[in-house]
Amino acid sequence: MTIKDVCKKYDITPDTLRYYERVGVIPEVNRTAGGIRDYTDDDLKWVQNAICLRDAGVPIEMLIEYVRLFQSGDETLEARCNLLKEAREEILAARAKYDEALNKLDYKISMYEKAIVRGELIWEEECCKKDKKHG
Amino acid sequence: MTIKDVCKKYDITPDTLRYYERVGVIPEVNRTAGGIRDYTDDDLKWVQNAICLRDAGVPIEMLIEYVRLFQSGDETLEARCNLLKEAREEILAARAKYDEALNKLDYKISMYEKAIVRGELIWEEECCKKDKKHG
DNA sequence: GCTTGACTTAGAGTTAACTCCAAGGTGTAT
DNA sequence: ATACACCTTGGAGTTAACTCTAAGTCAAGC
Repeated sequence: MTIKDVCKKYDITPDTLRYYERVGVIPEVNRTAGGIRDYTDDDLKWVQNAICLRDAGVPIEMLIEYVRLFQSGDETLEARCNLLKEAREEILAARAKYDEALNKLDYKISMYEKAIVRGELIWEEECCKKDKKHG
Repeated sequence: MTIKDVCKKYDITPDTLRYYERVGVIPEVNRTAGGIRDYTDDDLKWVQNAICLRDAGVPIEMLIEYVRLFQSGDETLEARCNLLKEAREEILAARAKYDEALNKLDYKISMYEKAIVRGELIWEEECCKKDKKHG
């Protein structure tokens, strides 16, 4: 599979793909005799993973470290597992922040929808109220 | 409330707070006679909001636009509401990506925990399997 | 009234993660 | 064999969002 095909498949630019390979976010990709990248299924899986984790805010450095450990063999199983757990915790924490922002936005939006009917917004800053469990 | 107090309260640096004010992420903050920032409760609410939405990945530019609209008065109620809805959609989309990554990580971690007992990882790249509803 | 520490500004510097560019090689269709 | 689209590399440039620096001002304690 050529770089262009991969780009189409995963909606990513060739520059980004080459960048990922250059810095080690994915291992070196298979080449044709002429030196043109020819992605194997395994290569694609690395690409897909990289994109998925990047989309969740996992930093490049962490992905590079994972690949580095992977290439060091089975001695690094625990280190890799710990890295994955660390990434997991960070994503969970970030998601909690997202939920908080969603709560706030939902409340603000509902205030705005009432305000639009009324023609004016009262207590705008009350829209900033903290999310609290209602019960 | 001094800038230092605000920084302590929201775990943010004075540089960031001043930066937010300078570029318009929050409206201009109240000052003492000597020109020192003295945050009112309203100022704090803007700060809190800015931090909350930034933590959810809402770009600076969007927050600036919101403040700009807010300062233009009630004619911009709908525009502001639409902006909030747009932010909401973006956060929802991002959160879906986070969930996808969490699924993948959970699967990989479970594979690794088995592998650690065994002493070797079999089918590493199978850990890259797509999340699919199991039913 | 002087020291000390926190505050002010404008503007320059940093960081992560791409993104672009120039100069040249590959490969397929005519 | 030549045009053409696409590929390669190394390295420079860009962007968002801070973060730091320098030079100076403010305010509380002695």
